[in-house]
Amino acid sequence: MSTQDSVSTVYKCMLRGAADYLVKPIRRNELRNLWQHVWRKQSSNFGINDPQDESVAQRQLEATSENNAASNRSNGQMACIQRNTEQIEKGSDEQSSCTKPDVEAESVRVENMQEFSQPKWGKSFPSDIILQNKYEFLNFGQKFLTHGSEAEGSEVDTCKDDNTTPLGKDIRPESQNRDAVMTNEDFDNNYVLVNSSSEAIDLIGSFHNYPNCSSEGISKFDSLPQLDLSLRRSHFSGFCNSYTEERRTLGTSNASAFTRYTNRALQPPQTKIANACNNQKEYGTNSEQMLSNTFTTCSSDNPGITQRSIISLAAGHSKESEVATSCSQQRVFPVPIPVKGIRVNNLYTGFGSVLPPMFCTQSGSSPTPSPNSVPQQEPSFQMNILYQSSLENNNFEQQYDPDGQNTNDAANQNVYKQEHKLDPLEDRGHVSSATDQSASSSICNGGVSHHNSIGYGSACGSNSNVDHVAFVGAAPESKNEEGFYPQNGSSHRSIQREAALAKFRLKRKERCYEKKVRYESRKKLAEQRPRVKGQFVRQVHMDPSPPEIDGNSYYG
DNA sequence: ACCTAAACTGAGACCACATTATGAT
DNA sequence: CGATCATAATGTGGTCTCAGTTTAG
Repeated sequence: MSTQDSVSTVYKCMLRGAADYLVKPIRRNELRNLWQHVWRKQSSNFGINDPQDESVAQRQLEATSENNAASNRSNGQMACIQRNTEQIEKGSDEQSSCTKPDVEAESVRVENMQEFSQPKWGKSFPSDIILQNKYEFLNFGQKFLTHGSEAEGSEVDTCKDDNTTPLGKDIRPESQNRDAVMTNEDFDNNYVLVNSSSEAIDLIGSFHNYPNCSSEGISKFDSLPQLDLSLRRSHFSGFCNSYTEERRTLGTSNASAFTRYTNRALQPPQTKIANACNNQKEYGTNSEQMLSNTFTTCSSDNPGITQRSIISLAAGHSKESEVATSCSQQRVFPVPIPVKGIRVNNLYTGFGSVLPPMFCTQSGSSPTPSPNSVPQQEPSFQMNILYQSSLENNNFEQQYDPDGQNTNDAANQNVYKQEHKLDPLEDRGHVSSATDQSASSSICNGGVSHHNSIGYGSACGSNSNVDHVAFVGAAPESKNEEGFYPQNGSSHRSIQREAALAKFRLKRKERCYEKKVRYESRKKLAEQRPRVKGQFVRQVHMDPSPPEIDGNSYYG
């Protein structure tokens, strides 16, 4: 990690906290709003005016918020530095079981920050950060000065002549160099400055890839989809490194701001990963072959879009495929479940009218899960469940119910299986086909995700053969007779599964929101314990013994 | 439509200390 | 091998703080 990356990470990670700490007279809200103001100004200065680019900034903020959260967990501002290191050393194992995943994820983040947290930060960093922050305030917002009364004035003054005033006492030449770097950086690197390290690299890659596109391509196929993809989920290229180097040229990030979470979530047993990788490879090659022709028409509006980029989207970003399908109000799901032997042309011709905007025009709806998209994703999820359930059901029927009749036991076990299979899925957040692939080998071997991906990828395609081959070839083994193509007979089971799903969701909600007390005795003691402003305080012993004796007895 | 400021929200930190876990003897 | 002791670690709840989000002007 370079110094610049460190600075960029730290810059946004600690900006608010440090600023709040050092510029205390300025109220937090004011500072926050100032930050927003500065950010907007900065964005506009770099020509990031369109809302999509604002969404980029917003995502960067989001990405940074995680780092902020990391720093925030330790008690505020300056102390957080020390505590971060402490937590690094301790392993930060003090959280409750409910928050452990976050802690784990955070520990990774902290590890990432450890590199620069140790040597220099201790003293100089916050000053540096606030210094840079104020430097920008001075550049962009005169308003900051208006806030400076005498008390804050010192702060402001220090940042005015930051090159001479040892505000941080140990501001090092490097910070000045960083300022120089800041001022000299171009559009890309200015984003780097405000991005966390790994994400910054991704963003660099993203922005640097844009020149490969024409300006039109930039305007149309701008950052939004790619960055959104990168920020949302690490895809197969993330955990299947062998997945064609060429995809990396897309600039789609493998390590997104949420990669830490998703990677963690996408760490199923190796075999499953291997399956996913294999399938992905397999399908990737197929899809590339298949789609190489079909997307030429689609991307005609976007000269900058390479076919591979779309292929990547289609193959890897199956989460977005959900969004795509859902955004395209075309009830993909229950619906065009292709009946065996019937070509699926209609399915994709139906897509064709709708999905192209997703690829060809970027001015459409954002792939980000908007409130509008939320309800639309639900059907997608249902489809996944449906497919998955069908697959499961087939397996299950083969094992327990060869006659295809649902006994209660069978239903119960089916419910059990569903819950246990869905648990990891839903606990990762919204069920996506990506998670489907990682979660269930049977799923990842075919059905859902491939369906989604292919549907997504071939949305623009007019080649019916491609569609057919794609659909059939992608899910050969999962295309079990009635399981894959639910008929009337399976509707009943579908209802049962939906009920099971509802039950599961109910359980999950309860599980998430109720606090588990492991030791009631401790709870009672804690309730009886005296507090001051919520904090435990020493119990005042009312016994007549002298305090020193009491203290001695206390400390042994 | 855009910007700013304030309100709202969710999560984490803090505290003392009884209880529990672990290691040494 | 079990018992005892010492030490470290854990967990408990109410309140506060903070950063992010939403809302109002």
